[in-house]
Amino acid sequence: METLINAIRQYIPLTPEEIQIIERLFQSRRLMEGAHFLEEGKVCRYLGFIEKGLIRYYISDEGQEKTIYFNQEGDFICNYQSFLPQKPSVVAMQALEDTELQVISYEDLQIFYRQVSGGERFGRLGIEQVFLSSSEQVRSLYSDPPAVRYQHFLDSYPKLVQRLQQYYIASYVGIKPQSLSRIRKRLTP
Amino acid sequence: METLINAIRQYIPLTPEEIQIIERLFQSRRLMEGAHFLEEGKVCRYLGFIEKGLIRYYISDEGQEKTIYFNQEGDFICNYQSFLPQKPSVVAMQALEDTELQVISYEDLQIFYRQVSGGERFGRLGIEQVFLSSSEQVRSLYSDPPAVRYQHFLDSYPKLVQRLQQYYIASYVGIKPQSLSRIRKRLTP
DNA sequence: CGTTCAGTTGACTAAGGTCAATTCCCGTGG
DNA sequence: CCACGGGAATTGACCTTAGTCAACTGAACG
Repeated sequence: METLINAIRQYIPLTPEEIQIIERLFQSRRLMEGAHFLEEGKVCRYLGFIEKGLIRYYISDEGQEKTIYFNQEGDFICNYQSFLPQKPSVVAMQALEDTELQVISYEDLQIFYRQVSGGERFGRLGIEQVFLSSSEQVRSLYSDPPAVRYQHFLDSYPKLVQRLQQYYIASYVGIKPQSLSRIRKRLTP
Repeated sequence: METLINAIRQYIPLTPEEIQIIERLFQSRRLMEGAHFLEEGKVCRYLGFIEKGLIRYYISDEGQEKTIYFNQEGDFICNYQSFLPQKPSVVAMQALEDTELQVISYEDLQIFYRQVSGGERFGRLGIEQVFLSSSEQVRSLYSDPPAVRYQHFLDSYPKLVQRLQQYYIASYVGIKPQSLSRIRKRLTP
């Protein structure tokens, strides 16, 4: 809970009363490895904050799962495409490790926006950051060949790479595990 | 200017005084066909609203331009990756037709956020919409083969397609003009 | 040990890229 | 009104790269 408060304080100041409001609105949640934060076809009802653990976002495509994103400790997680309009999700979210979260429901988040003085501002600043990351992903998908995308991922998230199976990374890079394997061989002579 | 006010009113109510504030903060701007709203390497200093015309976003990649997005009448335009942190842009923005805009500087937007009562909320809701669109683009880049991406684009923006050269669309789809040409032949037997 | 699953490797296929020639379209000027 | 010029689009031949299918290796774990 304290890490959550600190994360919010990165964006806006909080009074002791507001901290109490936050403590009431958020609730703890735990996910076992393999459990889902959000299943395909369900509505994303919660915004989460990861205190510990690792979540992947994936889409199922003709039997194949494509992992499109990861979040870890200190990240807010949400499938906004389902959460914002409150409609069924095409993206699933699954814990790759035992994961501890603080979550807030869609309705309570609206209360947060109203009752915390910088609430709307926090919402704006937070989604701005998420959007920047998404924009970079789009740029890279257009510009960078798989080998470069893989190298970028290694460089950007060296710690995270240690915790991921290679086929998740292949999927994120946009290729099959076999292809990543061959690319890795080419990269290390 | 009225279309801008209406666009903002889609998100938040505005008092007459706030409308005056907005009229002071925004300024008209005109771009000839081919002119740039933002050049590569420059800092994006303005958020814009298109009253008339058409803008493409592109990145230059070893001499090749890759068009990654379009905006038209009624859209807000901005390269947030440059605008938010106020750092040099890798993405350029160019008018494909003579274009009329209302623009607001980064500094004046901060004033807008403070002086208009729903300002922060507008900022949040606006970027939420942009982010949804970006997320859908990511999903499609991972899941959909070029032919499907092309068909989706035709279905989603039939009017826009009329105004675009095919090689811009090819680029958006993520392939070369020659490949799009062959895909089109396959699609219409 | 044997089972299981991730990762690697090989042979082959599929699909987009490249290069180059040709056709189409459209506006301009004789 | 027609001919020409230039950029866009198409087409063909060939290349490059990832996908597919399948076999094999290797490490983890009971």
